[in-house]
Amino acid sequence: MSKNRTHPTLSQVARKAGVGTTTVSRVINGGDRVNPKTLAHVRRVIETLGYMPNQAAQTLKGHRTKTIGLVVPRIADPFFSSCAEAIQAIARANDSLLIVTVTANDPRAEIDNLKVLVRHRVDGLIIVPANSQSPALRELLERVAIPVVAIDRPVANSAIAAVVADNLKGATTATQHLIDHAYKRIVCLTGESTLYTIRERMNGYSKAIESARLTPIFDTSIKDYKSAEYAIKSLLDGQNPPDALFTTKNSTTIYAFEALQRFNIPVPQSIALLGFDDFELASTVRPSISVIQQPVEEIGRRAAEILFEQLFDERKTGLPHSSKHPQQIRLHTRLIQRSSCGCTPPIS
Amino acid sequence: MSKNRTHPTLSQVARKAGVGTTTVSRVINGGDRVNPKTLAHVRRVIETLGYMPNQAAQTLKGHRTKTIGLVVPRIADPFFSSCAEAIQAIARANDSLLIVTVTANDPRAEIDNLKVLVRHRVDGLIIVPANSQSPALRELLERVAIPVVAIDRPVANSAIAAVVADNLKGATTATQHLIDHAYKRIVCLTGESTLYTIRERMNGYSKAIESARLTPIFDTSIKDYKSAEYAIKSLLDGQNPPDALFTTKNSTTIYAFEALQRFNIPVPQSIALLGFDDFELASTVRPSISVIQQPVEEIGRRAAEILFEQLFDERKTGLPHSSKHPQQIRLHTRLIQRSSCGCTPPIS
DNA sequence: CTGTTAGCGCTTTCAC
DNA sequence: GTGAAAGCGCTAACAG
Repeated sequence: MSKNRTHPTLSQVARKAGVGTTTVSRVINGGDRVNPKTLAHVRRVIETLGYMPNQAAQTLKGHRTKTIGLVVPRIADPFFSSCAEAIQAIARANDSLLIVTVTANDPRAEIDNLKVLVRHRVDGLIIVPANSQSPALRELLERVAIPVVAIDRPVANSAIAAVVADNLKGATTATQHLIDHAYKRIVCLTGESTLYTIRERMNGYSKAIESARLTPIFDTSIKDYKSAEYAIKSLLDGQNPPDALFTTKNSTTIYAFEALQRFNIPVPQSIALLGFDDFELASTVRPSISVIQQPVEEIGRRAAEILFEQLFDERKTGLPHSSKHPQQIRLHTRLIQRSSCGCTPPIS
Repeated sequence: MSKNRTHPTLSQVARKAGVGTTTVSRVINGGDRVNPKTLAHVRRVIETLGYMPNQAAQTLKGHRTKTIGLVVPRIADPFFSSCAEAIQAIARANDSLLIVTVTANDPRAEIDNLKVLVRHRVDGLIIVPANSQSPALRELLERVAIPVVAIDRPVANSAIAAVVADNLKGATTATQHLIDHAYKRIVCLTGESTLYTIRERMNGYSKAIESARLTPIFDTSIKDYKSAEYAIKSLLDGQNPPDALFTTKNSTTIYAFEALQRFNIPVPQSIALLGFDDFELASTVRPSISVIQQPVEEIGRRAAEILFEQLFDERKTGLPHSSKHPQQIRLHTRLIQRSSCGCTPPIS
């Protein structure tokens, strides 16, 4: 069995190569100021020993772990996993590893995770705040000597950079689009109305509705298929049933679609549907579903880029980084016109 | 600005508390064998200083980083992100962090990532081998003193534990189900036929087809929607068009479904469809799509459990862990009968 | 119960 | 070009 119980160390390499530890250190750090012959020799020894520098030891001296932490509500959510993938790519390009932790939107879990990440001395943090308002979060983040950037939701009352989608404008566009289709009774369907993103989207809806002098109608009871079915049935059975639905998130859109399908309500003929956030089969179902698309990867990418910029500045100046970015970056959303809003005649 | 440039250290705590470093060390490690009064006092100092132990330093002594590495082809793939989430949960329960890296199925990237993870001295590794056969991978893994478990695909010719779905049996079940429906010309549609999982599924298909004395028909050209459309058109236009399609992976299933929909071919009346691997809207589209479902979370969970068991054994015995698990765990798949195979009369 | 001390594996002056 | 030696922040004997 060639499985060693312990990793070879730098000084073992030095001994076996018959050189000092300094030399080996130089070799593994690029090999400058080392005699080419020595260099080659040491490299050979490193190779045969299978030596790999211990990051912990390097960290203890150099003060960088080459890791960044990502704190998200869930990994198995297309939005966050896409962000994560984009972030991971930037991290690797910056010679760093990505540590992922999940909060399930629980502020306690969030604080816990952050503390662990701080103990690990991650160089930076990208976080989807479980609760944008939490003072505990803000406090911890500001106290700790680690650059942070928030994504999807900002951290209220803080100087923490944030990269988010322009939820308000996206929702306004969506609603306006429905209005342009001449729908008059447009209902906003949603759940989790305490989340920053959802609130923004609700505001965007209100804004468009009001400036068109229509009546805003909210149903914030959607938490699963059952509740969607119930809500839609109630709406439809009521007097003045809606002629269009604006759903503020992925799952709500899908539940609504399923309920409509279940009731055999022709979409968009009897009622139109437009959702916030795109999803994989939105164009495959019939009718295909019109949505507001967020630049998911870009959110992740931009956040990571900003983070590494901060890290870089800091390393250069030794100072906490003078923010040259606007504190909050709002990325544009896009209206994807498919059939459910009435744009394209439903196929098949 | 309360943002300190540097984290407080244990000895700073000791000094400020007027005690020795040992005492502080004991306090942060549970506080055994320390006077309750001292304990409380030190804790207070820790609190006011916002002290958090430096993991790197602890690692350098204790020899554990409390991190595990996950190496996957992609994060933004429902299968892997679900695995990742399950793994992350187990990791956190074991006081460990999850580092995620992605290979895009590129063996070079895989080796690179592994090397970085080894430098970081992750305690253990969970990996989806880019190439099950790669000797370089096997070598590196066996040489390094780190417990590993493979998921989704095994590492050929090695003692490395693997947790996979029973692809062969799943595909056999799927195909047999189609056969039971009395379909006679069942085509197996696929792409990436070099991947372990795909090959197994193809084998499972062959097995069922052959034992029913039917003719196996493969089309391994599916790489995107276009190729699926082309393949299906060719098949349909040929003499003896198929009456059922078995697709070996998610994306293929979807492409096939879309092509069929595009051509207005009634499913399952004209041709049945059964896919390997479930996906989010499989029950929402019309007809709903029958699939073989893999126990995704369980794959991740089991792998993580096995890994931590190994780690635990190792820590206790100091030995490389005597495998008490079968080298390869094949988890059962499940046939989900929906409409596309002909089981349920298509709704609406 | 508590402090002293010697490293863990590496980087980094500072001489040679 | 190269090496000796002093730590980085922490733990773990070993004394008291």
